[in-house]
Formats: sequence, C-alpha cells, structure tokens
Amino acid sequence: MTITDLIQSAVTTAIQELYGEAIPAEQAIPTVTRKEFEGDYTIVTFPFTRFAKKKPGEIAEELGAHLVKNVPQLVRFNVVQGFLNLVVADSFWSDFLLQMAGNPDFGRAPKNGKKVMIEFCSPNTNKPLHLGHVRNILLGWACSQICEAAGYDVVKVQVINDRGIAICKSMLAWQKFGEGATPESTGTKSDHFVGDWYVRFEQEFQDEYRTWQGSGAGQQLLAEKRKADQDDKTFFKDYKNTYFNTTSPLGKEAREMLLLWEAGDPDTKALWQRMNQWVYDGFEATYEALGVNFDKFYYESNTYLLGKDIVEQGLASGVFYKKDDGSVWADLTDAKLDHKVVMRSDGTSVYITQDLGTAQMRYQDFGTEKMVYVVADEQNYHFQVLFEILKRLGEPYAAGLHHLSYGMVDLPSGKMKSREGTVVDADDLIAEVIAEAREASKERGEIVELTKPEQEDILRKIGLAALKFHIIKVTPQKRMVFDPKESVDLQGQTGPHIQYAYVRIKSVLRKASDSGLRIADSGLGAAIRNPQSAIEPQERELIGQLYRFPATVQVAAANYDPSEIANYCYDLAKAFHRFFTDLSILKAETEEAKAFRLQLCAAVANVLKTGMGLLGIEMPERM
RNA sequence: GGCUCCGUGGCUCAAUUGGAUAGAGCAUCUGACUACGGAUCAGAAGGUUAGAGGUUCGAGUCCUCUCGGAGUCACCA
Repeated sequence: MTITDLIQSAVTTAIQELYGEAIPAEQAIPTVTRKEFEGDYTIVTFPFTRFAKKKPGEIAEELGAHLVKNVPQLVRFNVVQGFLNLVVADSFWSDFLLQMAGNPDFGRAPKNGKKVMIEFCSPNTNKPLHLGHVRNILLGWACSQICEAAGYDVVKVQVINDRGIAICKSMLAWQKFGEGATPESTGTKSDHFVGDWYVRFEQEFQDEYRTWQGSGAGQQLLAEKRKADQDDKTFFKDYKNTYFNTTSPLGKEAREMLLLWEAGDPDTKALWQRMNQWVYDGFEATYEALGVNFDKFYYESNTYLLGKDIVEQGLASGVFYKKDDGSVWADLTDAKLDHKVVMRSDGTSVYITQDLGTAQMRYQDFGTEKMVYVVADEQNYHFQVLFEILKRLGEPYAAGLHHLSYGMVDLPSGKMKSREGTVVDADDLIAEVIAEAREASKERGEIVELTKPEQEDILRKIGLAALKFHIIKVTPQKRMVFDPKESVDLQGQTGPHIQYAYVRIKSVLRKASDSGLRIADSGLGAAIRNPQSAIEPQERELIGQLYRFPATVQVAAANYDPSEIANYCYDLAKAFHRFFTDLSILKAETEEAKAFRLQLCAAVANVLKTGMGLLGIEMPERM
C-alpha cells in the first residue's frame, strides 16, 4: 500500500469518526504539497464543510490531529486556509529509499496478463519518412514501452500502404526515365531513391499539364468551364485532378499500371515488389537510427479486400442497410455521427471496410483486448465511425479500442507542404541533431580521450535525446510548432539536460567506487535507516519524486501519454541538479549522510535511465 | 455552413483532471567555478490564461455567447 492510499483511507475513516459522514474515496485523495509550504501531502477540506458544519480551517485542524495520532507515518501537520498539509516521517522516506535502491526494475509493474496492440508509423511507400512520421513513431514507441512497464504484453504493428496510384507513379517514372538506375548505382538511400521518382513523375506531369493548358483543347475548356470569379490559374489548379483522370496521357499510363497490378500482371508485380523493397530497406535504416522496431507488419496489398464478410454479417444483423443502388451503409445518426458508406454500389470496398477487416484479423492473430491506433488528428472522425461500427457489430475487443490522436507538426513558417518543399525529412533531421551535438561537444572537450566509436555513440545519444525529448514533451493531442533550431538545443528543458544529471551521478559514483566506497554495503544500509540528522529539503524533494515514479508510469499508460513521463524526468533531473549544487555528496558532513546521498544518487540515476528508456532515449555514461 | 478540437508572458511548453500567490525553458539582464562535470545553479524582468457573462467556498480547467485558428464533413485513402 502506498502512502497516498494510506492517507486516503485514513482520511475517510477520520471523517467518519469525526463527523459521522461516509465520503467517497475520491474525495480523500491527497495531492502533493506545493513547494512553498511545509509538508508532503495535502488534503483540501472545503468539501467537508457541507456536513461538518465548521470552517475549513477548523476541520483541517481536527482532521490533522486525528491523522497524526492514528497514522504512524505522519509526524506533523500545518493548516493554511482550508488546506491541511501533512508531513511524512523521515524514517518512512529513508526506508523507502533503501528498499527501492536495490531494485533495478523500480517503476515497472508485474505482468498484468493483458495484451495491448499498438499500431504506429503506418507510412505510404512512395516517399521517405518525414517529421510527421517522427512524431508518430516516437509516440507509438514510447507508448509501447510505457504499456510494457505498466504490466501489459505489447504487440507493435504497422499497416503499410504499399499499393495504389501513388506507388504506381514512382514505378512509372522509373520505368520511363530510370534507364535501370538503382539506389546502389546512384548512391542514394533507397527510400529516397523511390521518392525521387515520385517527384520526377509529378514534374513530368506538371510539364505535360502546362503544355496542354496552352494547347487548343486546354484553351477551349478554359473558355467553356471557367467561372466568372476564377482566374485562369485557379481554374487549372482546380481542374488538375480531373485532367489527371480524364485527359492526361501520363495519368492514363499510371492508372493502367494500377489496373495491371490489380489484375496480377507478373511484370508489374515484380517491379512493384522491387521498388517497395527499396523503400522498406530505407525505412528500416531510419527505424534503426531512431532505435525502434516492430513485431508485425500488415500490408494493405494483403488487407485491402478484407471486410466484405463483415459487411454481410452487418447486413444480416441489421447494423447496416442497403440502398437501391446496391451500396451498403451504416446509419450512425443516433450516435451523432452520420450515415457512412461501407461498400460501394459496385460491390468494392472503401477504406473503412478494410479497417473493419483488419481489426478483426488482428484480433484473431493476437487476441489483444486493447488496440491503440497512433494516427494524426485529421482522422478523428474516421476513428469515431470505425469504433462505433465495431461496437455495434458486437466485436469482443470493441471496448478496448483507442485512437491515440496527435496534432500535426507545424514549422515556425507554418504548415509543412510537400509542394513547397518545406517538408522536414526524417533522415536529414537525425543527421542534423547529431551534428549539432558534435559541435557542442567540441567546445567542451569532455570526451576527447575516448575512442572515436565511443565518442560517436555518445554524440548519437545526445543528438537523438534532444530531438526525441523535444517532441515527446508536448501533450500528444496538441498541435505543436517544431523549430529545428530549438530541437537541437542542449540546455534547459531538453533531453541532454536530463542526460547531464545522469552523467553527473555516474561521475560521482565512479569517484566513490575509486575510493573504495560501495553503496550496497550493509553497514551503510544500517546507517541510512538511522540517519544522524534530518533529511534535507533537497533530499526530501528527490525522494518524493522517486516515490511518485511507479504511479506516473501507470497514469501515462492509462492515458497513453508519454509526455507525462517526459515531464516527470525533467522535474526529477531539475531537482537533482539543485540538490547537486546545494549539497556535497562525497564531502558530506557525516559518513551516514555520504552513504545516504550516494544511495539517493544511484536511485535517481536508475529512475532517470528507466524513465528516459520508456521514451526511447538512451543515457550516456559521459558526455 | 454543420460537427469536433484548440487559444496560457516576445517564443516553445506545464499546471497532479475543480484547489493555495498560473509554473518551467528559450531569448534579455544580474550573480555563482584554484568545486562531486558550468550542457549546471541562484536571482531580476515579463500574465486581466483571446474577450464577455454564468455555475461555487474556489475556474486556465465546467456551462453559454462572441472573436481568432485548425481539422473534418467522398461510393479518396
């Protein structure tokens, strides 16, 4: 039982005994006392005035006296307005420290026997990964690590959109203009290679379109169809899609290629396979650079026909209805959603049909009672509809579905736009943050005596910590502004700032160890249990933070919110830095204090490493 | 236009889910190294939490309206 649980139940008992009122447990939850007051936990007594018929301050006095008398772990209290601040005994904190310090898995819950599937990244195969994917990947990865720490078995999956007109454009451009070039022959990272052909297609198409606009046919159409409030440019911009689908020779070729693919044409399939493989190889390199991996890949080329049997079932059970033209719909108006097509009148599936089928398939594959989709918030409506339909279909996993919706990433200049070339490439970004770490390290010169590979490993850890922390610290649901300059900051509220706390501890522990001190000595343990002097405020602050870690992991898992962990780690590192400048460790006043502080340092290092590890951020031993 | 989400110092983000004087970082200014690592710490300045009402002991948080921004409303994916 945690101290907060203990206080909570003691408060409900006390209220019962003092005022004869049975209050709901959630009204007795202690909060952490604000720094400017003395105390560890606070109970707000305003809600109790209703039945106690006394002033909040009076209630707080009575409650405080009762609690201190009945709860051995509470030694004092003070009252400010209606706030009852409770002071926990030093011995409780030092006992806790002693007990958790030897546990490298502190913060990790035992297995809870439940499984959760987390889908993230889910790219298209015609372009390399960009900043948007990076946020997605970091969120998904961190969530999977956090859920695992919270006791779940986690299955990490992604759904790859490997088919459709987009990849056909890359294929066609390569076929027409590539002259057999390969990533190897051009020295290009293979996913970028494929992306370049996609760009080439768009360029060729634009050229073709521009020429056509000046032609007799184009001018004639303009004269006939242009609306009064349109200038020529906007007209042709709006018409582009129609031109691609009806008039363009290149468009025709691309669509024919898609038809060949759907018909299973061997040559087309072979080309498709070859180009997709290039993309996968490139993605894999990026995943590795980011330090993430997946347990299972689902490919849309395998799943895009799924879901039709579900439509049949839904029709039979009355969840769906059929229109005269043969199309099948779900009426979700009573859930404030709308009517939604689940099958076209020609009997082919739409996007959501495939999602219905894929959900079922995954459940059959893994039997996970929870499924999390990490997808940008532009698809909020889609997931509302999807989940509502699955619920109505009575799927056993429907209650465990969750859309981890995250906001788009903007640049200081505004939205990322591929057409304007403002998309931030993932590989470039990674290289850039590491280069920045290298520059900063040069000025410091702390790691010059290490071997080159050791140095590079550290610089990689620092650069990635800066990037990852900068993105993960933001609440997922919020749209965020990503300033590349700020993402490589190494000072302040950053990943490296937290790494630095860890490195400082490691340095102290090395020195302690060099002088023959071992913090695990039982004699030191005994000293910790009987501290000669009271625990200093800076120490107390740190221990209190450590104590909060397991609960923070649980909350982060329950909310699928890695930013919770990021903020926790920052607070802990900040508290450590303060402790470090205020108090001496190796030159502490007494041997007991020295042992205590070393133990505390080791515990902080351990939690920092675990916590940052949950975010996919590695800790260097030096920097 | 309908629906959904968002609006917090110059900038980027917090706020223990309705609690105390709204906290951090960046940028600006000032101070702290013959120190266990200065990628640090301490301090100053900067706020009518977009605006107006309301609910209550108490509102950045809940309700209503206004303003501003975003997303979404395909037999696309």
